[in-house]
Amino acid sequence: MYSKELLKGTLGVIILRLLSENDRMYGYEISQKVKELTEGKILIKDGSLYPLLHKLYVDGIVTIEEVNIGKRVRKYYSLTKAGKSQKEILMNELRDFMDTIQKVVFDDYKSSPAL
Amino acid sequence: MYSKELLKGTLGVIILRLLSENDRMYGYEISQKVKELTEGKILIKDGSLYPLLHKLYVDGIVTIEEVNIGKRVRKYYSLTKAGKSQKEILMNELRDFMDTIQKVVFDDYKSSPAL
DNA sequence: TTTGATACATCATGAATCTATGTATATTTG
DNA sequence: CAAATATACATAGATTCATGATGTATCAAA
Repeated sequence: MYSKELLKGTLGVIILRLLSENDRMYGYEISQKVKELTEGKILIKDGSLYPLLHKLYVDGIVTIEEVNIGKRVRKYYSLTKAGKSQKEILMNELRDFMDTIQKVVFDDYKSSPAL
Repeated sequence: MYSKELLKGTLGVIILRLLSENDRMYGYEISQKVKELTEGKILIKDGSLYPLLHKLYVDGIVTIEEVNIGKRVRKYYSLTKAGKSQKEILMNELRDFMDTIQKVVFDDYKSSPAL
């Protein structure tokens, strides 16, 4: 598990990305999928996930569909139109950010020619 | 300028990396260098930089060398031995983290074969 | 002489995540 | 069958890192 600070600002994009690939998922399913895709390196905590999903709903990024599974209620989340464009925006920002970090932390800037 | 949350956990690595390339730098110089290297995309604020540098000193990651420039005092920071290994650790963690984010946010995991 | 750059610093605030805790049902295992 | 584990949701308080606002002071340029 990574230093939790590295994760800040990325959980939202991760969730939006998963929802854009699956068109509907419930909370627990999302956390399991992230765990699986990252080989246990990113473990979303309940205390992070549910408040965030709720905020996404309030902000009009996702819709909620409640489904009864036996006696339990399961909440399925889907991206709204606004959610889909928000996903694009956040992915672009993250992409750009990672490119910048690559340059400033990993590239050998000393021997590179001026742009 | 990026959403400040994306930056969390990365400022330290950025500074350690710069110090490892330059063997001594002062605060203002660091912020200017980051601005230059990132084309203004990452602007370290005074309120982030100086407390962080001070913490690095307290933690034994850097040493401080005060130099008088005219009537002003300039504080040069250099990595200690502990600082150099800390830099390695943090860079490795960040590298691994970025690879993981790449997988979960950007890669086309649906059509990729099982590992 | 006044504006902007250089150079340091502190304190209160804010945003995102985590820990701890809670409630329930369902499934697997001993 | 009992107990442990997995499924599934949720909230409240604590933590942490970066920011905004503010402050001091010197120096160069317009």
